[in-house]
Amino acid sequence: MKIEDEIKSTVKLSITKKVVLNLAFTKNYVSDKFNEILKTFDLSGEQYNVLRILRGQKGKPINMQDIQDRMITKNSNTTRLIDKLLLKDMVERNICPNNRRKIEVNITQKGLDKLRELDPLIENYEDGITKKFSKSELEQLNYLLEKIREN
Amino acid sequence: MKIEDEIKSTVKLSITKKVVLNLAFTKNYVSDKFNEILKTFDLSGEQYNVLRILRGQKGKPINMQDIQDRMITKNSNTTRLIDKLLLKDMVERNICPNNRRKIEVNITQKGLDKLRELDPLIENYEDGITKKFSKSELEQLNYLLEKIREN
DNA sequence: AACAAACACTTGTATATACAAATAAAAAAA
DNA sequence: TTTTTTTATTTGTATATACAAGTGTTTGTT
Repeated sequence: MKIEDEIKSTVKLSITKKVVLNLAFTKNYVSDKFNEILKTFDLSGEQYNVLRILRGQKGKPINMQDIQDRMITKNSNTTRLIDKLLLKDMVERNICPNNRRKIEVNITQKGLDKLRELDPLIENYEDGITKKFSKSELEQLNYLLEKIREN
Repeated sequence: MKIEDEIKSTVKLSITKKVVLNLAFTKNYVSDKFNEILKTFDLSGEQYNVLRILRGQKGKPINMQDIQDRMITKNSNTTRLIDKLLLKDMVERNICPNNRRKIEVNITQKGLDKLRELDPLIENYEDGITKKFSKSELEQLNYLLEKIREN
């Protein structure tokens, strides 16, 4: 559906405004569907993201700042996110022995198992989104999205 | 900057995953900049959006449900958003005389003035984002973003 | 008319986002 | 060594998002 119909705009929009609105609208569309899947696993989007970051560490612990830097939403509160994951026994949190200001976070086996269960569902959803595109369209979309962030 | 560098990914990502991440990342990038501008006017992004919807009504009142339907974020709480705008005297809220369940919302002159002040700043920012693209690239981006939402 | 169902909106609660301030440890400067 | 500055994280507060439950109004059914 065209963006002007989605928001039932009463005024004609410039292509620039349409792109900006479409970006937000499509992002919400995609993450709503994601959250639907994650909800059945009792995870929020950013919790899932943190778990994936931790898994990518392959056992090497990571501190709060480095998690923050890798997150999609730059202002989310890593402390409180990790708090939630701790309550679910999906991560471990220890004070770094070399630098007691730092915290070392690790994913637990339970966390890894949850991710492994989720992997095929996420993969399947992602493929569903993008299967309507050709490889070159995907490359083009990726290129254009990255280009927006250039300055 | 490439998405894999942005999130300092330790693993190679499929083009599908890159697109999905880039979508969220770029949307956040754009709305962060937007919020920066809006903040100096003491408005949140969705508050601004609601004001624009009301302006588009050209004096014709609109009820809560219809505002909700036009918003970018479908689950935001229109009641509380309008509450905030009421406190700032930027909207009026009245019970609909024909159907007392409904609420009629209107933008005030103060709200219109605020929008008029903001217009050039927003326009300028939006143009800054998209001036690096050709017209056909913008059309293509718009097309691809809309296509994601097809099913 | 009396009751149930549907509708429009509000309120409550949990989590997330945004950002400032506080705490505590380490490093640098005096 | 003491003080100051920087670094890493936590805590506090306001707003936003997500969603369920509640309130009052209107509509439909018996």
